[in-house]
Amino acid sequence: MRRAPLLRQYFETLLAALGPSGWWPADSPLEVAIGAILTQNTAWSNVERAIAALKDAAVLSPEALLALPEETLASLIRPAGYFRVKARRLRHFLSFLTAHGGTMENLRHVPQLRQRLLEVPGIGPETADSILLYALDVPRFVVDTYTRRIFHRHGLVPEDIGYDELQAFFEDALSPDVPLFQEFHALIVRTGKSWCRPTPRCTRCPLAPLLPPS
DNA sequence: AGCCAGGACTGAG
DNA sequence: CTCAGTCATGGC
Repeated sequence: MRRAPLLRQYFETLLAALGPSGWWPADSPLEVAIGAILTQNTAWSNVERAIAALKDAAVLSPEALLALPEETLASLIRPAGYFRVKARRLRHFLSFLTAHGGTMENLRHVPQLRQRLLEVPGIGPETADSILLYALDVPRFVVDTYTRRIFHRHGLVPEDIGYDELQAFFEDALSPDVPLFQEFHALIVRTGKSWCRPTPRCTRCPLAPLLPPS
């Protein structure tokens, strides 16, 4: 089954309906990585407050963040929720970053970077791929709850499909294309937020015309 | 008042 | 290995 044309139809439909997303919403690659950790199972509006607090405290650099006591860092990111675990996860990532040159740019030269990121405590597949795609322009397709929910409701994947399998569903069909991957995931999340909630309200979803007959 | 959010990890069986 | 429990704030 050739799913490339189908997936491109989903992409074009969403892009036409919603317009370009301009993702990831961040001012720097480091901010992308921080946001990727902070947004784990958390509304982005809460992440914005946390990042704003880091900016107000003028600690939005690897050195400054690592210099903070973990407890202080936790209090700064408090609005993002799970602030104690996330403070630890940020420190784990920042230690990793420091060990590999101290800048996001230097991460590009790390061999097997995805596997190395997955070894960092608190960085799972979605967080790793978000960093790769949006901070480092590596063409990995980011999948999340919305991706699974939307494409399951359209009958294209099983509800319990695993991360790697769902990612392969997209990467096997689409040739590696950073701008496409970036925009596609962004559109999926925006669609999920508005229409593909746990209790569906699909009437005005732009993807409704593509739904299979139920 | 609940339910939910752009996950990841842990312990139990 | 699967799976319920844990982490936590803020918006609706």
